[in-house]
Amino acid sequence: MSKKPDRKARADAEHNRGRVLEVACELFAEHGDEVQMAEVARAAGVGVGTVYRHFPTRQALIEAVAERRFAEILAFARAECLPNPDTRQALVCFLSRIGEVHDRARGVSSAIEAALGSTEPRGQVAVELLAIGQALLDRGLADGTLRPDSKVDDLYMIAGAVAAISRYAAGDWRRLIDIALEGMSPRLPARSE
Amino acid sequence: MSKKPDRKARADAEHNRGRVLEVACELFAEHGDEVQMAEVARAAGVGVGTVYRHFPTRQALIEAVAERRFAEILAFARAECLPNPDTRQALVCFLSRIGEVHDRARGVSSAIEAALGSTEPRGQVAVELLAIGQALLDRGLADGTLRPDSKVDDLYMIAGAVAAISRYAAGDWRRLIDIALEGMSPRLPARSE
DNA sequence: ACCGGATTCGGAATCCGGTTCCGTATTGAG
DNA sequence: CTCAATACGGAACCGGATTCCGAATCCGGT
Repeated sequence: MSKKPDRKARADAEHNRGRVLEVACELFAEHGDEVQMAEVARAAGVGVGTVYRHFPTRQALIEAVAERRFAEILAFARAECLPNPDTRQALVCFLSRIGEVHDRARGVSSAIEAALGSTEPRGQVAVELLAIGQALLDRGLADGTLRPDSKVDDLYMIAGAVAAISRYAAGDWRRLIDIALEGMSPRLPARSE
Repeated sequence: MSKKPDRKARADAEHNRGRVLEVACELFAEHGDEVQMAEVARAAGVGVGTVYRHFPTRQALIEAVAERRFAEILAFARAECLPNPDTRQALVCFLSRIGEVHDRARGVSSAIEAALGSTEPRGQVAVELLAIGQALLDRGLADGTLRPDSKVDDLYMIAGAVAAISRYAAGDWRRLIDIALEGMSPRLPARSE
């Protein structure tokens, strides 16, 4: 259970896996998720059997591709968002990236979306992403960018909403980000009415 | 092209169509969209061919069911939301209904969602629904419940987001409605920072 | 009430795409 | 170089949507 019996997979096998994943990323980004397993196999220059060896299921393949996108977002967040001293801008930047990634890569949307929407992410990368969300949230609470009752779940729910919306009207998610962040801001003075 | 040559469909045919749609509504509501055409046919007491006569495609059947849900929402909106003098409450009530309808009927979510998310709705009912959104929006602008730059599209985008989110975490959409409406409210005084 | 063409029905056959299976080819340690 | 282990390719299999067509049913006219 706790060992790693899968030591040293055969070298070329590993290479093939990479190639399949690579090709799948491109195809999904290009043609959405109507791409079929046989096409991926052909494009990667392997047989379907090989695709299935590395990704036991179509769904698994999609998730692997999604994991890639997460990684992109993660890298971007670290490089561009966290460093931004303006927390609001950092949040906008973070959420916008999610929308942008979806504007390309329509196909993997559902997978990414599902992962973002739930609070129980599977992959390693997703966990790190969650950590970044937490960091931004903490900053926002500390510097008053976010209202005191804000929760990470809120942030990820919004991320999920952005991802979902991007499927129907590319670009509209910018408006959603604006509204949502506005909604998470504290009312500066007390309300009068 | 512009005539209605399909006058007077045979009486029982119309009856069957209704029955199939009826049964499909229940099955989808109960078991989500993994219900298969043959099941619908069996449950309706007809052959698959008959189902396909009335709904040329699985997708078409789903959309027909979705149309039903729209109608429900429409009726509810007219009866419960519009009469509410508090515009904010009326909006909450309206959006909440969308979330609730999705909490049941998981299966048709994607269809409803797509229709809500886009600004180009197909069905008659969807158009009427859009009108209601417009009415609520106008009220909100007039009485200051909504910030002046609010647009119907915003409202429907939020509705779409509610629908989408409800697929992952039942109930969380309440929080989204709160945040979104807060975000669409005018800042009472000018911002200071 | 009865007839005949139009329309609808039922469900077997077909098509499609994901998934499985297994004989063959490749890898790499000894 | 040899052999066991591992990976490969792609034909076969399967489930589920969709199509097809002879049989059954409707309905206006007689």
